[in-house]
Amino acid sequence: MDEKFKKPYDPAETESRLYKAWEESGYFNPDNLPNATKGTFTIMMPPPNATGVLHMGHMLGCTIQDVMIRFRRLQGYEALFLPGTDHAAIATQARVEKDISKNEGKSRHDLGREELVRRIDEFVEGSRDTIRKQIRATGASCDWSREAFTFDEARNRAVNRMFKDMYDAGLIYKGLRIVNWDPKGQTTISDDEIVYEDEKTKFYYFKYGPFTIGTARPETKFGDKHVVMHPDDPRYKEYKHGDTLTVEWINGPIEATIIKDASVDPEFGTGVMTITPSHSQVDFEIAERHGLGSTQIIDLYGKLLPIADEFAGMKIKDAREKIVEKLAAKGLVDKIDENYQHRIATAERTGGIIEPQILNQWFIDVNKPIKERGNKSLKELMLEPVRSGAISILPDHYDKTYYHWIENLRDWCISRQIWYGHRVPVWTRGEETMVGDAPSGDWKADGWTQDEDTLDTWFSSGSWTFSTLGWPDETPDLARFHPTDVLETAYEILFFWVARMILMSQFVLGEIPFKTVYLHGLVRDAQGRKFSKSLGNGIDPIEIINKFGADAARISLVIGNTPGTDMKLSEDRIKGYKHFANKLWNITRFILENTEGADLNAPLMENDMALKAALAEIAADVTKDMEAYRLYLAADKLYQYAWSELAANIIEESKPILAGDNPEAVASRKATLRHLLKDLLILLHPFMPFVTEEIWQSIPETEGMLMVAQWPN
RNA sequence: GCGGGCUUAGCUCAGUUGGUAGAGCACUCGAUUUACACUCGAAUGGUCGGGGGUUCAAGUCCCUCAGCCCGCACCA
Repeated sequence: MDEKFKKPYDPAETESRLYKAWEESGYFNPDNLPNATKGTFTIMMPPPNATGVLHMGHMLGCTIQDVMIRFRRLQGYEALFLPGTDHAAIATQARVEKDISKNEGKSRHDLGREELVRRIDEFVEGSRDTIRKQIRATGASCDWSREAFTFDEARNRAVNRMFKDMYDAGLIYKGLRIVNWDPKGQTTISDDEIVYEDEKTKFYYFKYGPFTIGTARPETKFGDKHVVMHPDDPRYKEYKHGDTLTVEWINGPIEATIIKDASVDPEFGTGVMTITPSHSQVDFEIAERHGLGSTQIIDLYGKLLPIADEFAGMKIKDAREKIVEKLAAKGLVDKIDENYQHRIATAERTGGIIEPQILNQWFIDVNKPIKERGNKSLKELMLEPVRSGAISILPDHYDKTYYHWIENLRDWCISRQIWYGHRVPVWTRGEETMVGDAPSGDWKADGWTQDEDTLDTWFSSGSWTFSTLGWPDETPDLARFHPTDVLETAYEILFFWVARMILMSQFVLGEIPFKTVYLHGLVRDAQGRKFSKSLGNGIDPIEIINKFGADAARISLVIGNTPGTDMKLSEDRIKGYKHFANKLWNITRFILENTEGADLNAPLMENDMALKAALAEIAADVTKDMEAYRLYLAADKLYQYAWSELAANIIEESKPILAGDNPEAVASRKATLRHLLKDLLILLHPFMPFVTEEIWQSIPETEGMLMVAQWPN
């Protein structure tokens, strides 16, 4: 027996050595698996944002995925776990701009597009390196030879091709539409990048001719010349749709037109409102329905335009009260409600207050029938596979949330006015337009210009399951590994990403991107709070791994964690599983010490056969749990078996047997103990890969690596 | 407004197809030159949120009420 078993298990000494050995073995690459006969099993790692370091949520995801991958590899599948990172366009640019502003006091305009992008690339290179090291530290058995980045050459080809295919199918169009404008980030953002914040503000009632209208935003009201009410509201029966009347307004009299529209809620306020189509989604839709024009009031920096006369050039925040003062002086203020509760839309990344604007942007039409896909729309292509069960979401109640989101989906604005990211692959020269590929030759010299905008980061992430396999080329990898098996991610990302991958794969390949979506919850601190910088309650995965070992961290993230449910994590919990790793170590010490030179083929006594059968039953049960994604149950059953059965009962009862004078009983028990230990190591390997592999290597009769041993059936 | 989740031991949470209520941690008592520096044994601890129903049988299925949490939509 190796002397090392006389000391407690030391993960720090073991883990990096073993990871290196695994990596050098080539087994992370499914092409090199010697006994894989059951076909492929594929997971694409959700690429962490290249904005910094991994947090506990990433480690949770990596662990769950690696447990599945290692299980399938042991079962004899060609297991592919493909790693990568995400350029996270807007998040990364915001992060680097912030650093530059803090350290050098410069803005992106001081640097210029080229220099800013260069600085971001530099930052991203460093982040990606850190992330690679961190992923390795968790023990994730991913195939580094296939590593991908959402913003490298290969992915850029895929993005350009997707754009072209969608453009040719008439799904991508450019148009003047109302979008979410972030004045702080100076870019449009999608509906999903908005965070709503509750706010208490004033709600003003103004006299508008014979009506009283309510608003929380007086500064948008300069151009309001349409007054809208519900067609069936008896209070306003005398007014007909299209009637005009002259009303005294902020900067003098204007001609107002009556509009009847059923979207007005008669119960709200006075049941009458004026509309500002340029700066409100709902108003824009009303204006579109009735063919009304719109006038921009606020510019892209949040300042009032010349239409505001004396207020022109003022920031909306400063102008608001002054406008109210003027209206009051004219006797047009009816009343002011001081306690109006509403929500304001802010940009997730910059915190800027969203100002809806009508801008010329690129959109994806989600309702248009697609000829190449049986005249189904993107919405239908997204709904269908989940409805039919071709894709199953765990936990399954999330399918309702998914349907609800898709049913409310509007056309997706994909262009962004930031500089970091895939550039819109559209080139123009006069009336000519090229989409997808740049015009041949030196197009700049030939007078072509490329669209200035970049694409929403989720446009490229949507291709993750197939662009990582070489699409648009018809590669052997694509044929072999797509559709992938499992997509494992945080439930927060269901809409952002999972839905977009289904959209892209369904459109581009006409097939689903994955069969199972496993959604994990948030990792919270011991009191149930979210990890946050301001609270300082974060747990750094690397610190935890250094302190307790990756195995302890992994299994503590798996046991007691059901899909879709947030978990509370404390150091005490992880410490308990560090003890468990050491328990395995000592079980091994006892067994190896007491079975030296044993005949492994000795005939077994009846009670020993029963012990083998009992473990075989647990193995069958654990296999069922693993296949049904009940990882938490499988892990707990093995923990209970190892500690309460093998260590506490079987080893204790073996002591007198081994010291006894019945040679057949001794031989039988020795062979049995060795057998039980090896099977337990295989079963536990997906959860605790390091300590089990380290022990496996120390058992004389084992050959090769545990990571490619055979799962007991 | 629409939808979803949670409520089980002091704490954190499991509980698969309805079949004798579980684990870890904490606490109490005891053992220990021991495979175990990270050990073992025992004990304590539950009206499974309240009420009703289905069933031979309900933590589990149905209805209802309450508290907590989350998502989506609207907010002129």
